[in-house]
Amino acid sequence: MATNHAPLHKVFGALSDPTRLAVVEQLVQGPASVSHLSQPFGMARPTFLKHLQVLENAGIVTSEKAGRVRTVTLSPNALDWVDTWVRQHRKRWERRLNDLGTILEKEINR
Amino acid sequence: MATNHAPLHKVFGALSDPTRLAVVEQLVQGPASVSHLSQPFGMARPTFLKHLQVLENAGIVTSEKAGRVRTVTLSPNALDWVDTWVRQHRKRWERRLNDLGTILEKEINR
DNA sequence: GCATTAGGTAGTCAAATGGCTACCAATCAT
DNA sequence: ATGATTGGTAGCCATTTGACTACCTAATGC
Repeated sequence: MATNHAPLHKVFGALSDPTRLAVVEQLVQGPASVSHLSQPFGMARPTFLKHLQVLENAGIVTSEKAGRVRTVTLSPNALDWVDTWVRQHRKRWERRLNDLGTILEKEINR
Repeated sequence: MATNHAPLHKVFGALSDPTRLAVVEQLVQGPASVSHLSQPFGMARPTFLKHLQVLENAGIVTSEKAGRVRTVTLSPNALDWVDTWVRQHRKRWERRLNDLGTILEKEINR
């Protein structure tokens, strides 16, 4: 664990584009070649390649080339970070809301 | 539940900037005025306001103005979406990795 | 009632983003 | 050996983004 993370905002940035989000969707079903991944998007290769670079750059994806085929894989702990952050903040915020609720109740029943 | 969500990529987009991320960090500790929020960032007002708009636009934050003060609040279920998405994908991917692991073991012990 | 404070508009600008075409390079199949 | 396939570069372009200054408006405090 504790792999070198891209800063969180960069990870979010990588996920902030529909194409890239869809690529991740696809990749949870297993690794795939660049051309296979790019198929569903009617998009010039270079454009698609840039999207992949963004994902890789954010640590969400890794890739390896064998022969002329590059295979792209979801990084094992790619989403852990995001998960951790989100859950922490959700939790803190919900707790706060609860506390407020309690306070209000007391106030009302006073 | 099932509030009108901004599309997920938009939510991610809103979280893809350090300033905005920091604002969310701050807001889990409770609602705050615009000026109070903006304090830590040495940033012109209009710039900061735009960041807030992005957050609001993505449904992460709401705000109300009373008198001359606008109070910004984290939306109750702001992060639920993100959480759901992330966990789902993490889970699917991890399961897949496990399955692969099992397959490899079998292969090795064959 | 006048100055201060909190928020907000309008308009400008540089850099980043997301897209394209044109072309190149390596590998695989025949 | 050569043609098709896969990936990749270089360079261009429009739009969006994140920042700024200058200015305006409406509440508040005294």
